[in-house]
Amino acid sequence: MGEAKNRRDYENELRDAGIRITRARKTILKILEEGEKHPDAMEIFRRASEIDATVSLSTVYRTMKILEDRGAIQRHVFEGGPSRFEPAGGTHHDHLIDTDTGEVVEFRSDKIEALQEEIARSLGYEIVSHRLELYVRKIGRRRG
Amino acid sequence: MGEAKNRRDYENELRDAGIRITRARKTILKILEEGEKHPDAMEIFRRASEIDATVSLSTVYRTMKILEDRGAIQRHVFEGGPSRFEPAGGTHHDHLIDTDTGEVVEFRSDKIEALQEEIARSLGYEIVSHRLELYVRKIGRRRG
DNA sequence: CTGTATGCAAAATGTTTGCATACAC
DNA sequence: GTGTATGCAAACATTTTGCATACAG
Repeated sequence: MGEAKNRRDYENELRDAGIRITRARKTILKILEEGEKHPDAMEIFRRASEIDATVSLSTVYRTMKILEDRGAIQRHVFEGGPSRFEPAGGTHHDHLIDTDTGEVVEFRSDKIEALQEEIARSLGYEIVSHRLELYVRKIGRRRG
Repeated sequence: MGEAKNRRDYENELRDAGIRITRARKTILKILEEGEKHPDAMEIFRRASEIDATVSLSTVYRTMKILEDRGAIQRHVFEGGPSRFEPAGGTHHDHLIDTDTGEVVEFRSDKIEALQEEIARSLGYEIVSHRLELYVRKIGRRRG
């Protein structure tokens, strides 16, 4: 039916790594686990505040940094917007961003991946990372 | 031998559009016309300052905005860095960024372009714009 | 108890803007 | 002359950080 929910267990992941599970972190992690994918920091903060009004934006950022450093989430900076975070660990994919709604759709093309490798290699480079984003609008939608 | 220089004439382009050619603008435009491609605002500002110490960073940004609005340059925000500007108008291309040096190489792949179109269409979207960046390092270079 | 995590406020970054003055046309 | 462009400083949006306090383990 809908988009598959993110079914990670960040809490145990961090606990196992010896990182303290505080009330703020518990709240933030639950939001990441249960919410839609690709929220930005303010969105996470807003939702966290509803559950626990004492959570601060700093802590949201700090928690994102911990998760990012541990490779548990990825940070994306789409054009003209703040960083958005997504659970990492699945297969690599690229993004298609609906410019009208901000909605993000993930896609993957092995052909494109292969072509990228080929291009980099032919220029004497190896790829460290890459980013492919398609900014799109629904076919047939009226211009704003 | 080296990379082809940017041979535009921004000054006449703007004059023809009824935009005043001031001393600051003349300086900034010359830098864009003669300098390497893909400078950021501070780089342009630094070079402008050497020629005319009264030029301000605000004016650099404002001039970039004018050029961008007119489609004369394109703004790129590569990962972790400030906006970088490049002369527009050539054929579309993507970018390969050397993560060690910050150097930018342009490339183009009709195959990738076609695949992108195909992917977007198959998902019910039309592409408004896109961005493909390969972050790379020279093959064989030692890790820092 | 000890050291890590927190909230807050302030700093850092990159960019834009309000305003009074300067200058291109 | 007239209105656009400028420099400056302040505002801006996002993210990071210093510090004293709180709290997880």
